[in-house]
Amino acid sequence: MTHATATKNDWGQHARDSLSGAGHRSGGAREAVVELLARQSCCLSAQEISDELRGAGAGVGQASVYRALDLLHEMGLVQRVEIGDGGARYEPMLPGGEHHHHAVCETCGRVTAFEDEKLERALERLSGRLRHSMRAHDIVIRGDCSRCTRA
Amino acid sequence: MTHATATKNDWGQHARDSLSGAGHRSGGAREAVVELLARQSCCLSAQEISDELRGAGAGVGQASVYRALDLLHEMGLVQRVEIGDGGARYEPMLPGGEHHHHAVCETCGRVTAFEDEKLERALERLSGRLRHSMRAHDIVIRGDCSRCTRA
DNA sequence: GTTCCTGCAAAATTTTTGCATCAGT
DNA sequence: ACTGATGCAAAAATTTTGCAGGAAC
Repeated sequence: MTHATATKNDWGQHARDSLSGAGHRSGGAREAVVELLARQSCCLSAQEISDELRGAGAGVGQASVYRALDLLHEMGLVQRVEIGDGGARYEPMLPGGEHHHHAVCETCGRVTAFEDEKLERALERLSGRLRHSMRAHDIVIRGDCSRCTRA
Repeated sequence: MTHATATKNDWGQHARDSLSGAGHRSGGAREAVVELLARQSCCLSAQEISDELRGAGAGVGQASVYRALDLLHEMGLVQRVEIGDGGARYEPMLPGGEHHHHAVCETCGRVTAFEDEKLERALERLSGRLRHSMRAHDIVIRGDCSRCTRA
């Protein structure tokens, strides 16, 4: 079992624990959304989640997907990411605080995840001098991916 | 005349020059959008722009606002900012490259602009090692503003 | 048994498109 | 005059809400 897999499994369990701990019942739709998110490494749109669940035979309504994502977001279990295509995307927020950011290709639309230690440190330092708490932060870089730059 | 004002005026002129240089005609709606943006220091939503122009007596259609913003964005004259409320916001992109980022209060919704030299430097260094060009970047911080933290 | 969860459908938002008309070059 | 720009209205896409039935506790 790789480290990444362990972390992802942790998230699914962490999410379920948080939900039941907060007094939420375990229903089929939300369970399916958590399970799907737990298997992802990067962000998914509500539409993608809905389509995926529908394709898998689970009769999950769109409204339930949005309601599940709203609740997970309120509880700090998922991060909402807006990459500029007019729709929101969601990804698991790992309990350990480790996270990545996103580079969006303006030509092909592909989203690439990246991490940068120096960026995180700059943000932490910034957070000290800013008169604003920092519960979460998003960084989105826009440009062309390596494939489209070459073309 | 302050430095900031000079920069803002520069933007309006820069935008008009770029537009006419690219062969675009000068119509009333786009002109009004450019003029309004040139007077702003931070981001405005399409709705806010439309309402403002309508209030000022200019008979500017919503579609024209969206078309003007699309064009300005394509030409790199405005930056599209998504702060998580489901709608896009737009702000002038200054020719000098100077820019700020946004902190959004999760309690009252207010948007505060901030700048950070170290953050910019970390991004520039990152841009070198990333296999992705960086035409623009957004950073959004979410938390509570000083007013809401105190409350 | 009570209360929350869910799916469906309708509504509300935000953005895009079609088209006839007007205006800039 | 030619062609792009604009306003209006309709359409499309995305997200939220109302409600009745079902499931978890």
